[in-house]
Amino acid sequence: MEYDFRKIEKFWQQRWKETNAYKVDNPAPGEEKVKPKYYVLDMFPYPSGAGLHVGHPLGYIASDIYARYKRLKGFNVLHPMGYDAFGLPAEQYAIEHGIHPAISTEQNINNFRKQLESIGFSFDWDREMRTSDPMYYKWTQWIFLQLFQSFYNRKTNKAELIKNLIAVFEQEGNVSYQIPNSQFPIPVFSADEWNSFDEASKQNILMEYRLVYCGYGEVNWCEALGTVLANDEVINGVSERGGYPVTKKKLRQWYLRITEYAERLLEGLENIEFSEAMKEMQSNWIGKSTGAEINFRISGSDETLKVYTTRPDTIFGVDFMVVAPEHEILKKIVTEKHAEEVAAYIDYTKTRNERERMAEKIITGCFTGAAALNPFDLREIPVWISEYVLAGYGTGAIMAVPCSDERDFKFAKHFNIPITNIIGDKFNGEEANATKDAELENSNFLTGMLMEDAIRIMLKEIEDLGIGKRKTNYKMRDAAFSRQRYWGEPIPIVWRTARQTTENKLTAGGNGIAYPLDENELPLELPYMEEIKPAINGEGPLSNNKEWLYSPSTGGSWREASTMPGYAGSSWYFLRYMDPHNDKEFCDKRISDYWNQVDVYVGGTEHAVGHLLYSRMWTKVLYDLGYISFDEPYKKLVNQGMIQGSSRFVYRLVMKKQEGVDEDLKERITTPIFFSFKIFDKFKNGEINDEELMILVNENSGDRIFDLIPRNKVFYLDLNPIHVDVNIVDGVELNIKEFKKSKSEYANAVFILEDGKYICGTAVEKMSKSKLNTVTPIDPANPDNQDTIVVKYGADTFRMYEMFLGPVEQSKPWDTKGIEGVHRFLRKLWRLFYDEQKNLSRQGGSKIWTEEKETDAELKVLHKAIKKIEEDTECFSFNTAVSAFMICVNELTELKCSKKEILEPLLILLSPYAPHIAEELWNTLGNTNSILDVPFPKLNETYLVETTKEYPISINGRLRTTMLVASDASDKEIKKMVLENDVVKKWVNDKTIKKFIFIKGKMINVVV
RNA sequence: GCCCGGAUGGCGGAAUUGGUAGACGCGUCAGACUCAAAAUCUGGUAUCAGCAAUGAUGUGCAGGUUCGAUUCCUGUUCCGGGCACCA
Repeated sequence: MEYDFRKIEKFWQQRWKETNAYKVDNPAPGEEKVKPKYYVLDMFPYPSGAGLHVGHPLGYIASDIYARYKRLKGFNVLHPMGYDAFGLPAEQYAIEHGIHPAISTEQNINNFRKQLESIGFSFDWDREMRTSDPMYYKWTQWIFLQLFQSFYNRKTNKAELIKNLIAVFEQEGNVSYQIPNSQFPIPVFSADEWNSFDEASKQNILMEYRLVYCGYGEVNWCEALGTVLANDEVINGVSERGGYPVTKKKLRQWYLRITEYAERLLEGLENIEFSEAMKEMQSNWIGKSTGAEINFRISGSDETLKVYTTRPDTIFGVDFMVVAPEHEILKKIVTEKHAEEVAAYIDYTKTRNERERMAEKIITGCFTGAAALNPFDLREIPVWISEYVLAGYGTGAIMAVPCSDERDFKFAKHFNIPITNIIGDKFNGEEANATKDAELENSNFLTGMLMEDAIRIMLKEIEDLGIGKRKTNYKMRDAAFSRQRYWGEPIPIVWRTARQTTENKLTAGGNGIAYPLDENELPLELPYMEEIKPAINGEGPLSNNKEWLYSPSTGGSWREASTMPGYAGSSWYFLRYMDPHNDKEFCDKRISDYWNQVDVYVGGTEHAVGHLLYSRMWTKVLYDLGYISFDEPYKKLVNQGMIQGSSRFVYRLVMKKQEGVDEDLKERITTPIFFSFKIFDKFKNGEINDEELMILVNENSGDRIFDLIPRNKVFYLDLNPIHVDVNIVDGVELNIKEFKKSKSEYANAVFILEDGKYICGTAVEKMSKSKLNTVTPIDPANPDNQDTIVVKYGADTFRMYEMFLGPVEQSKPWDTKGIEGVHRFLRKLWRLFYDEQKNLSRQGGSKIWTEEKETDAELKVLHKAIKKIEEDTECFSFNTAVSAFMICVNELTELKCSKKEILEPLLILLSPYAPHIAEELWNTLGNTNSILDVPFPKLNETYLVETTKEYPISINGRLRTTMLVASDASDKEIKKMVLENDVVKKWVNDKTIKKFIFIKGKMINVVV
């Protein structure tokens, strides 16, 4: 009987569904200790319209294998799947095509689900959830309220309820709980002051403490998308999604006060298993630096300029100061003489957006006329302005030490500011040297000291003299938490008009006070809107919906119209899977205590600084507030590599005109003409010219297409590479028939071949629809399409092939050329059970497996496989495990072993990788239970003991021969044997033996 | 510019703490079966020289440490990823 994978896979998928084979139960109260838990999680997908391509399942297959493996190992395994269903693309699609996001998202999810099911994943679909479901985002909003009603207590180092803070304010003001953002106009107040503040002022002050807060600040504004983006959503000055320009804009926005967690997010990295690369990306993003804030008095003024530096040891090398163009002090210190110039410079910097600054890297600046006094020797130091100093970092001002900082050096050179050298010959006058190892010169009382030591001494000195203090800074900023979009979670906030008071000018919202909705008003549902378009003033589409906006009309109140960002729902979803149907809480604490942290989290590196940081922070907040018992969500992270697309190109003949030519050249070449790759290559390298191209065309087409082309050098020929759908290319050979069908224009195209074939060019690129290089494992619209991999080879083959491709973490271009080998392996396995030639009934006489007693040789093959596959699966080395399966089946075939006692454990080993065939053959062997829940085979090392070993014998480290040695031979016997060996004798000749190296179990080396 | 990661046959990739480089698969060549094809099976396949035994070379490049280096050290080139005026 032959291996009919389609029938088998369909059958078992249906059976598993009927028997709820993948349903995972939460333990009943008191039963938590019965079975150990294991939580395997995939990063849930954004259900895009393009559906699943072969890159998506890579991580899902890896995690599925691991989950199934852990299940066999006796764990109660949670392995859920869901959808990150809110987001920009669905909304963009709605604007462009008029299809409501709820509808397109639903369709996309259905497609994803169908595709995922056909690959045979062990997801518990009862726990499926989507972030756009009101029953889910009810709790996202609920967590928002917790964040809103909490502050970070720097004394206890955790989040606490804001009402506790209010109680403190009423008793003692904020002397011991200072405002995190020092720019707030009322930095310190007493209890009496607090109690005398009006409601608006109180709320404004509290807003400065809340973990989500509304602020008025510079944000990344994307005009094309009509929304604000978080820092990590902006790549090189353009939006991550869509690549539109991003500018800085001052807007009212909600923020997540993640900066308060900077230190804990950094420390937490030490206790979780993330790759070093991933940890480093996170710690770079957090960007901790330690140093000091130092106050410089301004000469002839009461003002002081506070700077931040990590190198207080270089203070005698300060040649000038630089402040950011936005710095407040400028108003007070700029001299009359320079006022005009400074104003002009500030205006200039306002016209420059982020992108220009990044791209141009030109040195600009302006002298203020003011001078600061070095606090140690009272030397006068000129104060400059430059855009290279950022207002948002440190104090927005620096002390410039050109001999040890490259940017300061360039600035000094550009403006001819004299440079003081404090590091002697370590400074060559050509470039700055940021060393810490130099011995200080020209440095007053620090002269002769090592810089490294001077840093410590200066930190102490600065604090002792009261001219500054130690300071730790972080690059990370608070994350923008509102989006002016429709398709997201509504923010559960109502604004109420504030009485106009003196303090009210501090109001972030301009003319309102933000009040949270009551818990029992959740979910605040996203209203259905027929037309989705941005409102004026940068407000989101929801503010067009007046009915909704003013709906709980208690007079002068209106709803917050922006929605939450994409990362809101994904920040806590791993918790919801634990208790997905709970309508009383986001997750029962008893249940989250049981499932606890995600043991293995599988996903791509692209979320290194976004999603992973945010969800780590949310977890810490929920932990601080006592809702869960762990403060890191993911114990171990496995990053799957990206599967890149392998693009194919055809080269179309086009005519181009020389620059400056006005003549119209439309319709000169009406017939599409395509050249095979080799000809394109030669043409590109100048080995073939225009004329020869034309000859080729005329020879091949029969038509005289080129008669019309004037050869007056005004026009010239070129070959344009055009992406061609990889699915109609076999390797590199174009399927011309299919290609002609792909576009009506191509129906009568001419092809200039090489060796009778049309060969395409290739490139490895990101897999994307526009590059026509996406390959789907299964087409949801046409599930019987023979050209898709799952239909052609089966899900089991597909799963094993994706694993066989190489290490999971590694990125690699998609290529189907090896898939036959994996498929052959499964057939070969099948043939250990059935004679494929005899096509009898399923229970019939074609079966060849037996119940004979196994031999030692067979046991050795089996146990070798158990050892290798268990080890490899445990450490995610799935590619080598697949190869171990192949070796095992090859060896059993060679031994003609079809014995149940050997094959049965092998099937268990295989079931995580190829569950369908394993379950089928398990059933074939007469088992009535499912293979999903049987115990993993136990390794018995005694079968692996070798009585002899073939040792490599080297002379002077060069391999010359090998020798079979009994495992129990003594060193002396071995030496004798080796030296008597003919090959060894030949190489030793009459030389004396200097050394005899014998490493047991490894090798033998004779040194002469 | 800075910080990570990588480079192994025609291809994807294997190689415990330094110990037989190239497992496994693809491709390819030869053969068996077949009227033929498919499927399957057998054998070869790093490079060079040789009929062969065998020898030489070989893990990006140049050195070094070692009895022995894909593995460790120094320098260097190329590729991939991250960050990018963070004082």
